[in-house]
Amino acid sequence: MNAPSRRKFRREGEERRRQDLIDATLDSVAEHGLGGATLRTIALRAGVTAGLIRHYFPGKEDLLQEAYAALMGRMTEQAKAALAMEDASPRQRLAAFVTANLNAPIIDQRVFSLWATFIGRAGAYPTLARAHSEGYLGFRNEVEALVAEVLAAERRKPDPAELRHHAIAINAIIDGLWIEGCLAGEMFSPGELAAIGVKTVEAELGLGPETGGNQ
Amino acid sequence: MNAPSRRKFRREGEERRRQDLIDATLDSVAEHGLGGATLRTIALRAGVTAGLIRHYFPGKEDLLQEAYAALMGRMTEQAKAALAMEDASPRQRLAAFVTANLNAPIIDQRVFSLWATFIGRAGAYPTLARAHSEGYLGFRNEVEALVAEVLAAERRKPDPAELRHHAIAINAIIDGLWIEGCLAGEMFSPGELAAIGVKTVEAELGLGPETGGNQ
DNA sequence: GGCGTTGTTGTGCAAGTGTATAAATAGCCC
DNA sequence: GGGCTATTTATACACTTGCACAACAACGCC
Repeated sequence: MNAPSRRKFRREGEERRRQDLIDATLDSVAEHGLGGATLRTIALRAGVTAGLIRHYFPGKEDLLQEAYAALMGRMTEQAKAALAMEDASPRQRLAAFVTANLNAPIIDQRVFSLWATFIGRAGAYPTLARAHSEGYLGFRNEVEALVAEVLAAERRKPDPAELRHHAIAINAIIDGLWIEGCLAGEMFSPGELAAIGVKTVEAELGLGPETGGNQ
Repeated sequence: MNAPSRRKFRREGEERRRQDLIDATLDSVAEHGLGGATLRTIALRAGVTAGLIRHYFPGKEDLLQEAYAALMGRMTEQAKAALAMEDASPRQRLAAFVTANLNAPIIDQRVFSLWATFIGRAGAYPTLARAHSEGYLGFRNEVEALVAEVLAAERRKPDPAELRHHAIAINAIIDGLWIEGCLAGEMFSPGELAAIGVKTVEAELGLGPETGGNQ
């Protein structure tokens, strides 16, 4: 008989399906690149058939767009989570922030691949460039605020330009070390990048070696 | 009549054709991404027909591989060219090196797009990851040598681990600022990134403000 | 000048692409 | 339990892709 049996399926909630499809998209892009992430590949990974995608997204372009937005959202969310620590000296919080950004899960080859793949198209898609700028500025402002606290605690009164330069530099230090950690993590011993990051950032701010402190 | 006239063509030297095809490939990748760079697009840009590519490269994969190698070659060549300055103090040479790496033509959106697009696939193609590591290490070794000279001139005797950390940090500073300059150059005033870079690098090395000097 | 070599063109093809749409069925309401 | 509806499958289609190959013509050699 071989009745042309159709595949069984379950109806999922809309939000759940969209998330699954976006996750499958990011997985596919990370694995096969932007060009290699086909609707069929994505659908397969999400456990549905390709046609379904059209039911949730007007076209492939839109799916990729939303996937990128989701990626950026998670990245900034994680980065900001590293700022949480409440009761600690500004200097300790800064060190903790740098350290968090230079260890798993932020140091992660898959996320880096995704970031590079998407940002590589920023030249052609101003949308991506703008998304980057916004994320970057958000991150930098957080850094700047933290730097202001640190310097205030040291009784120093930096002018705005100085503050801005510090934030730009610290951001660059974190970004540069992040890239190396993601691309060639095995080249560094565990914690080495974070240690270098903290030391470099403190040097940039002109903080002397940690005094036994104010406890 | 309309004789099915064939297109006129010229026979080019092998090396010339290969270079043209590689350049056309890089242009196509920069413009359309890895997936959008089709053999026909590349051939069009190179001023030949698609079939010819097969005469010079076994397959598309090989062409892309060679194009990436060419890109890396040019990047490291440019970066090292910034080290040329012969008669100058080590500290001045370091500053010149940093400055050169944070201005055109090294700060360039097209080159950045290419770099990001290719490196985004490093997770899947170990060849790319290895090429990056080699380029990175080469660059870092240059930095390390320069740092050694600078510190020697300051009569400081750093141990190897210290030297290594300085090189990693300085490399990260340059990379991080390079990315921002390429992605959002209009966010910074001309020369600002270079100025920040030099200042941050000198802080990292613990160099005091420039003394009137030894002249 | 003719001729052979081979760089170059043009066409063909199977596989895979995104999109459109019809058919089916899972799950909710009564 | 029996329909209703909208999620999901499945198929079709026009198009593009990388690659193969046969025909052609530019150029060096005699």
